[in-house]
Amino acid sequence: MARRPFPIVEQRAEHALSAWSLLLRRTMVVQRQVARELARHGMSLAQFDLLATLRFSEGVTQQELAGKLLVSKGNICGLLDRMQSERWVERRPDPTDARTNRLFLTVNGRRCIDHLLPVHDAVVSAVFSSLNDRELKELRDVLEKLRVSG
Amino acid sequence: MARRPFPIVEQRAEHALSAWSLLLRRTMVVQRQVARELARHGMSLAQFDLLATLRFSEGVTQQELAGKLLVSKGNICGLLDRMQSERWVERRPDPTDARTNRLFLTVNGRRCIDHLLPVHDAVVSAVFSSLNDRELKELRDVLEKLRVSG
DNA sequence: TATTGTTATACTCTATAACTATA
DNA sequence: TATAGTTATAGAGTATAACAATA
Repeated sequence: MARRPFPIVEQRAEHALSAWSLLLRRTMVVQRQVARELARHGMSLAQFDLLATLRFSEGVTQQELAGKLLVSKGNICGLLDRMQSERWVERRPDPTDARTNRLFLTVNGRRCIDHLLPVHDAVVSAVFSSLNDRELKELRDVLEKLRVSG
Repeated sequence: MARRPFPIVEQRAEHALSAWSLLLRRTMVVQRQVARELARHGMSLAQFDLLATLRFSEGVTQQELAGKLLVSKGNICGLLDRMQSERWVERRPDPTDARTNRLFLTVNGRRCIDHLLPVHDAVVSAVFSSLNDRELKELRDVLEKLRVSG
C-alpha cells in the first residue's frame, strides 16, 4: 500500500499525515463544543468570532476585519447586516475617507460579548484541562513553530 | 482586564486560550490550503473526506459514515446524492435489512480518490516540513493526550 | 485608475426536525 | 417502539462578478 518508493520519506510523510489528522479531528471536536455552547446563547461561531475580534480592535474597517477573520468582504458585509439588525455592531463612516466604514460595538454588543467570552473560555479551559502545564507549553511552542503561510 | 480573581488560574486559562487560538488558526489555514488545492481538481473538502474515508471502509452504512465524518445523517444524505450523480459512489441495499444502505466507491470514484490522496498528502507534508522529526512526534503525542469528548 | 463597500448569483455545507419505510 | 434513510427548512460560508461612490 506504500505510495512512495523511499521508506524514510514514506515514514516521515505518514507521521505528518497522522499529526494532521489528529490536529484536524481535535480542532473540529472542540469547535463543535464551542458552537453548541454558543448556540445555547443564541449566537453562531461566525458572529462570536466577529464580536470577539471587534472587542479588541474597534474602529477597524470591513476589509481589515475580513482579513482578520479570513473571510471575504462580501461575507463580512452580510454578517454585519445581520448583526447590525440585532443591534450588536454599528458602522460609522470614516471622517477622512467616505468610502470606508469604521466598525464599533454597541453598548448591547459589548455587554453581549463580555458575557459570552467567559462562556467560551470555560469550554476551552475544560478541554485543555487534560494537559498539564508542561504539555500545554509544549503544544503552544510546537504550534508556534508550525509555520503555515496562508 | 483580568476576568478571574486567582492569578494562577488566570494564567493557566490564558495559556489554554492561546493554545486554542493557535490550534484553531493553524488548522484553518491548512484546511484552506488543502481546500484550494482540491478545488483545482473540482472537489470540495467534504467530498474528499467522504471519498477518503470510504476508500478504506467500503460497505459502511450511511449512519456509520456520518459518525466517522462527525456530521449529521441528513448531511450525508445530501452529500451522497451529489456524489452519486457524479458517479463516484453508489448505495447498495443491505440484503438483510431493507432499511439500510451499504456504500461503495465506483471504479471512477476509486480512481479519483487514488489520484487525489497524493495531492492532499503533498500539501500536508509541505506544511509540516517546518517541524523536525522530534517536534512532529511531540505534536502527535500532545494531541493524543488532549482528550476531547465530542 | 484603484479602492471600499454593496449587491447579486449560485453553490456547498451544516444542523434540526419531521417524515417514510422497515425492523 | 426503535432505527435507517429521506426531505424540508434555515442559516452560514465560499467564490465570483458587476456596481456605485469616492480617492
